[in-house]
Amino acid sequence: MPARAEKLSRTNDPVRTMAGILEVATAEFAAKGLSGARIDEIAAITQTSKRMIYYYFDSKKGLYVAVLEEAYRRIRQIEQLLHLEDLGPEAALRKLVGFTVDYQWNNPDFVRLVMNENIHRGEFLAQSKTIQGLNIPVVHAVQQVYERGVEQGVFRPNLEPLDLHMTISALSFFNVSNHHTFSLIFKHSLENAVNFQARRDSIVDTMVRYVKK
Amino acid sequence: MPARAEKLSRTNDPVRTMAGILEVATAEFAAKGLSGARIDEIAAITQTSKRMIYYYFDSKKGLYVAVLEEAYRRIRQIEQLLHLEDLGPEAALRKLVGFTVDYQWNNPDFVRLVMNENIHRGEFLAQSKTIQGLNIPVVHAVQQVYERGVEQGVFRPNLEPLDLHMTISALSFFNVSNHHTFSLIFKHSLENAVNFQARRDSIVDTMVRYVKK
DNA sequence: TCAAAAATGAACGAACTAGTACATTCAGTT
DNA sequence: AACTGAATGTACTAGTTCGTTCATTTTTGA
Repeated sequence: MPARAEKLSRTNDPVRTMAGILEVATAEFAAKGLSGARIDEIAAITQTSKRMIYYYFDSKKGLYVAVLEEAYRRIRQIEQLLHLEDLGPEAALRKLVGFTVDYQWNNPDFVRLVMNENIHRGEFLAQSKTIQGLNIPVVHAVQQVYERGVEQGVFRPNLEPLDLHMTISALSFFNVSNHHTFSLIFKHSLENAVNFQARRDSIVDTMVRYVKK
Repeated sequence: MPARAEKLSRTNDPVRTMAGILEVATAEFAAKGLSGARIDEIAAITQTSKRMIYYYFDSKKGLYVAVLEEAYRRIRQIEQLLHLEDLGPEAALRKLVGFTVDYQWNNPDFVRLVMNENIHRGEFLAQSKTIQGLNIPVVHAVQQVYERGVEQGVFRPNLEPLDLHMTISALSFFNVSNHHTFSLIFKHSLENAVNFQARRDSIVDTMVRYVKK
């Protein structure tokens, strides 16, 4: 079992190093929150050292903000993939809602980061100018679908797109955010595929029934 | 203004001491989470000392569990106040939902504790046998109202009470849990009374429209 | 009335943790 | 090939934080 002499050369690769740190840090902050996360632990899991974390991100909080920004960037980016224009209003709404439910369920790290940020009263999100611009598109998508539905006479008028978005978010978010307490108390877990599908259908129906005439 | 010699006698009052600790600890854990909270800080705010915290609650986690149990006990207790029997099904549902929205909004500490517990994957709630029994009544209330509505032909059949409860919880919870990030991103705060009322109405309508025939 | 049990106070210690000082190596330029 | 700034490794420090030790006071009950 010959030990390869791997340490002979160090290859500088800042981009990779930063990305690696961010990836590990995302998992750590999502798992334990800002105060629960340990810089030393992140450093240990990463290929690189604690020194590098401070070199690139200045402080624990700096790293946390970077993680938050990256997470928002990623989620908003993927939302672009939806093409709702070629569907009728109701079908588009169903697709939009279903997608949101699925997406949040499949990205618990993002949800957990947002939870954590709210525990900190949004003080770090407030620091990041970057994030705040990213979120208009989501409501825009809802608005497009809704207005089209109103024009075609299938949705009732005078609803607020932002209010619709809030309901969709709330229902999708809760599945993840309260998953543990809820399943413990009610012995009903969404990890069971049948339960998840039923819940998903219920959420979609809830939205459709709310906007339909 | 004569200073009363209050410290002459120390009056042992374990009940009061424990209650005082719990109250301060609740605020601290709700504000900063389990790992963010500081035992020394709690001790400083309390009339008593850190020694007492360990005397009565053994450990930081022990205190945290006690706080969690007390919070659940309190919230379930107050929910009993609702008398829905003397209302028609739709009115009863409206009252139930509206009450839940209001209650969670007015008890952000409870919501934040639950958030925190979910960040810890419910591991402490899992330890507490006490809490798990407390929560059946809530779903029961929903079930009563719903079944009455079905019998009277105003609600559609074949819905799951637990599913209804989940929707009500999700919509009420989100107002508090995501308040900070949401208001920052969308510049729309529920602390504005008009906005809150609109949101409340929207949630109530959402539920009613979902169950009505 | 007195001893045992319960409740309390002050100070300390051991482990942990964010952040730093300093030395070293790499990659590109001249 | 020498130089320079960017990138990285090692070892350390200053401060924090949970939990404990030991001594003291109050209450209770026989």
